[in-house]
Amino acid sequence: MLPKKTSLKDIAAKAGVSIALVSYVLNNKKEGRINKDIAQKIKDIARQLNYRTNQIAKSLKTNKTNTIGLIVADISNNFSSNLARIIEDEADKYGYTVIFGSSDENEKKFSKLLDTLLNRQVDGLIMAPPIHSEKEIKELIRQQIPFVLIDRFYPDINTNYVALDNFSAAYMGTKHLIENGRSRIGMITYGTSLHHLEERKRGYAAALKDNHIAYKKARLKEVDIINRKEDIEIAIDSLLSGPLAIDAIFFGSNSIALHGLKYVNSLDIHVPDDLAIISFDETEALDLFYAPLTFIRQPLPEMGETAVKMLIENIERNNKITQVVMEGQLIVKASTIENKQKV
Amino acid sequence: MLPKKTSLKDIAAKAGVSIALVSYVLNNKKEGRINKDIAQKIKDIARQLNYRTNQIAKSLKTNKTNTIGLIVADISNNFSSNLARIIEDEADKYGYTVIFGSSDENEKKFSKLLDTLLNRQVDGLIMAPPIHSEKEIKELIRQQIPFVLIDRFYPDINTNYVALDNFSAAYMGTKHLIENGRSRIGMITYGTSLHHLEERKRGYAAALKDNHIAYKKARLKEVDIINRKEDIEIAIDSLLSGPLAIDAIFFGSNSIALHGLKYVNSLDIHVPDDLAIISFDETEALDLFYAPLTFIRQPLPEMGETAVKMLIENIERNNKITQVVMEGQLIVKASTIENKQKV
DNA sequence: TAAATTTGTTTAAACGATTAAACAGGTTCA
DNA sequence: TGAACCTGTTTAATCGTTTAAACAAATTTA
Repeated sequence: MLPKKTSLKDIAAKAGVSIALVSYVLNNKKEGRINKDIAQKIKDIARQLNYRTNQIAKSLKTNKTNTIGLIVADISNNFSSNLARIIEDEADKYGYTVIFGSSDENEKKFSKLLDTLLNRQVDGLIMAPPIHSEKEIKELIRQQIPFVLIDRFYPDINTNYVALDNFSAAYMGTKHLIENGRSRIGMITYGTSLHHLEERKRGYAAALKDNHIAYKKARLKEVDIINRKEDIEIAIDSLLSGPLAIDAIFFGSNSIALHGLKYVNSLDIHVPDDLAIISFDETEALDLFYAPLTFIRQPLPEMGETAVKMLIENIERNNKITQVVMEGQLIVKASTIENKQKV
Repeated sequence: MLPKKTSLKDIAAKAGVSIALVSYVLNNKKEGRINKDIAQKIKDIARQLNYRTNQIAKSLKTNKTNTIGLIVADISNNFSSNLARIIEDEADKYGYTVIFGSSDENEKKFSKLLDTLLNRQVDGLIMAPPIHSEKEIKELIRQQIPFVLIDRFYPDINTNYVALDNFSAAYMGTKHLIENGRSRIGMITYGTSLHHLEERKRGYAAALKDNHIAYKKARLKEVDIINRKEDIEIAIDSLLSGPLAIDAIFFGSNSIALHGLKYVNSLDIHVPDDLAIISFDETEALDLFYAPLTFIRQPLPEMGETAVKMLIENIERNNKITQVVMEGQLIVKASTIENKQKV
């Protein structure tokens, strides 16, 4: 059995004062009014007994847990864990702790996770929700639970969010390929109706159109997130074969880029001569590829910090809705520029 | 202002029964004894009012939060986030939620984090503690707070832990290099007295000795974790120059490998012909290097699962101390085998 | 038919904190 | 000198649960 933890009661008993007084002293309330000797005595005893605030009791009384719930797609993914780290640090600045969970892009898991976090009375949530979770989101709104969506959002629901301008980012990336002499451009992305991925497709298509390149459906490959490894390989094979064979490819996310590059590595293809490659999201490791990857950088630190600030503003002050769209940054490296030296 | 959440009291009032009865019904206690109609009515009302258990209140009463505190070095690091994901999933199986924090290998941060988690009354902890945290660990023991160290441990303190057999792993890696014709083998690791890293150095030195290769101090480079990028580059330059120039290198962790490889990439060196490379820890992305990396795989899933199981066993049943050391696995790829085809 | 048991429900204390309000004793003011 | 004010502290309610114990009414037992 665990030894009982010391409570205000124990300190009060030992000091011969009331519980209330102990609470006032340890919280520095009623500053001027408390007898200095007694205050010191209480503090000494608290230290001596190794007193530690019971946040659970405090939370129950104050109806505030100083906890933020974070739901990402998969904490082991580079994108999510980088974001988690930023959110952790920023939350800490305001005295909040983070509880997290991974949804695996699965609406059921997401819903269950949300339930757990709400039962734990988190003060608010930062989430990258999967598809088909509109109902849950609307329910949060109805219950006036503070939350901020990050990375993605539902265009039909009026919520807080911090997201990338995915249309522009994809447009910019595609344009970059075109400007560097590519015209047979393929794209591989996940086959989901997630709005932010739809936007990337839209940006890709728009850039082609604006540059008078016909959009060919066969060049836009959608892979299943579960079977991604195989699907990506099949997609690449298909894109590289036949009369419509591509000369450039746009990977729709860091995980797609990772599997895609591995496969390209195994083929007898040279990047960027035979094939230019550009990707979404930063992963330092993508620099290890012999032709370091050109990619669209998402401003993760700003996104994470903004999300936390917005959420805490909502929790502590008002419930104003804010929607922030940030611009991606095109980082040009060797994978899209012929003859460019390794960076 | 947030709308008040529904409590047992609200349900009781609406159903015209006592709070206790509502609690019994919703927790399926006193199964046989409760009037079925009333039970159904209570459940209906609970659903209708969107009732959700207040875990905070429950925890206060039961003195159990069903929460595990997780302290890693840096959640944004691949190693940590992979572990976090495994721990998350395993904990969930037992009905536990995870609160996490990153220590940045900093004892002060670690201590503060520990404080926060304990204030929140976590039922137990899984931690990869930084150096100089013996005092904190001993204090946890004194207070009989269940915890399991992971990845590292203090040889002088008798605690639960799950760790790699770092000596054997480093020995095995070094031996592999030697067996493949290398004799001038360098190592780059962090300059800390963390026991698990000491073990790696020891394994490296032992393998050299057992194979009659003189251990040269100049070939073991220790870099500062803060300045690692620059330090690693300097170390590599130094290892590759002069009469003692190496023909193989052992990177002591995934982050060192990442920076190291990037730098090697920028030099006019061919791997494995000019230099064989082996590393600790798996990162899928290390496969993107033109000579996919030979590495020591840590059995992360087993480590994470074991740690969770041990911890929960401690929390729910006894306080037996268990120490688990797992063997690493040598995964041979192209970076150490001359003429080996890309994998 | 009185005692014992069962059934279904309520009462009430407790978990560990916070905090408004009350209070006793001393000072100050007019 | 009595009202008003300070000072330092305590009282007591409350947050939302859980759960042992009490209880009233119905049923069974002997």
